[in-house]
Amino acid sequence: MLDLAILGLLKEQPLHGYELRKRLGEALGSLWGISYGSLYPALRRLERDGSIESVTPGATSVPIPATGSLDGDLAAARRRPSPKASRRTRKAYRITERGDARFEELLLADDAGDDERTFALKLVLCRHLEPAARLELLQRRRAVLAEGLAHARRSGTRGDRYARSVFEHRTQTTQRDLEWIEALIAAEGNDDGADRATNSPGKGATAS
Amino acid sequence: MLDLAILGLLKEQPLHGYELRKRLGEALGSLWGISYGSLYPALRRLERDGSIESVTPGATSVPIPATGSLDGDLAAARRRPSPKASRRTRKAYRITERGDARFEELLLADDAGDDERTFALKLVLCRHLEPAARLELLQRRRAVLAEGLAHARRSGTRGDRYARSVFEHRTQTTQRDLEWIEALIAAEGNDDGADRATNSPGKGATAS
DNA sequence: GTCATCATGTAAGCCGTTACATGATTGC
DNA sequence: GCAATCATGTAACGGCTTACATGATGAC
Repeated sequence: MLDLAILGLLKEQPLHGYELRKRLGEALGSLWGISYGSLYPALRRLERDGSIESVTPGATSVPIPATGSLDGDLAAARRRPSPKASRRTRKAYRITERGDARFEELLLADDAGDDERTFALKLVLCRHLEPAARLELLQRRRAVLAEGLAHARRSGTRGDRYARSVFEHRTQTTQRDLEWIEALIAAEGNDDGADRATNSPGKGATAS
Repeated sequence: MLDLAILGLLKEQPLHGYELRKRLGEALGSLWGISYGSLYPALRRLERDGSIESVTPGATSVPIPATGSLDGDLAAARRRPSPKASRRTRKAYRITERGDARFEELLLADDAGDDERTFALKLVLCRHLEPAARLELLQRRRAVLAEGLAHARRSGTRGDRYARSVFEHRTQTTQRDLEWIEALIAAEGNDDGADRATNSPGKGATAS
């Protein structure tokens, strides 16, 4: 999950650890707060296996944002007149081709084991996928949710008042998640899938 | 979290590990599947610190359910005419007074760090709390959700179509969670716990 | 006797955390 | 010079998982 998030952000532009963490926090909000203790080791691991490479400052054509977003849409106004670009010790990373492959692999792998957070992250990053792959991601999620809902309906509401309330609320939430995904799927099938004339996606719905 | 779940189940009746796991799976459904690899060490740890104690089979007044629920509501009909009660190697555990204290402590501790799963578990088990403590649990959860919602509204919807969709869906879900909690609080019998002397003509303050 | 199920456990590892240590840069 | 922030890292640990090892019991 960490790897996926890192690669996803680096797909847009090279960043160094500190900045990476800030963006992660912004992108995922309350859903996820990563800590340096896992971020930096993860970066070194990714570099070691060739998914990312460090770009040495000064040698880059693309400027690496120095503390705060380079666009300056709000950060610049908030803090300083000019960032003055140069901190000696920073180490920025750029994604490699191998990293691209790894990213896609992670994005499409084992949907069944995904919790809510992981799926949210995938969805945030799924713009990098081709339409067909994106559709598959959504459909597999739909299958998981539908199965969960079916299972919930199968097993009756046991327990006391509170247990039942939790159970019902969970069921309703899953129901809404499902509707949400289905709306996304519907929005997906406009004009650039492969064959959508009569619906029927080739694979996926309830295979397993 | 595991400790809390174990103690919560043992509060109802003594159980052995295998059975405990099954019930955990039933109670939390898709929300949580515990594995033996964490369950058994947890049991020994809890025994070591005196929160639970093992009851040797044959010496108990309360019968320990042997494979499947003793009530037999569905399990008995599903499998066998009579369970025949006795498996030599089973080790059942009973909660102690110290365990009761630990249970309550866990149930009321640090709400801020709670994820959805943890809170769901707490709510399922909160019938064991006194009304006042239960109310406090709910109110603290309400505060957490309200804060999350406020934070979400403060930060604008950034990102592409998918990121925005995730963000909006999250926000709506949080909103509904909040409404749910507020309904539960209302059902608890009073509204804020502070001053309600001026209204509420007919109903009693305590309703559990 | 052998198979499915019940039952208990251990070992290794994953994925993240907190707490700590270190140092550069900039504003005052 | 000094504090705040930026920036990178390490060490120890937490809580859970998977995979593996072991064995009892009852049905057939």
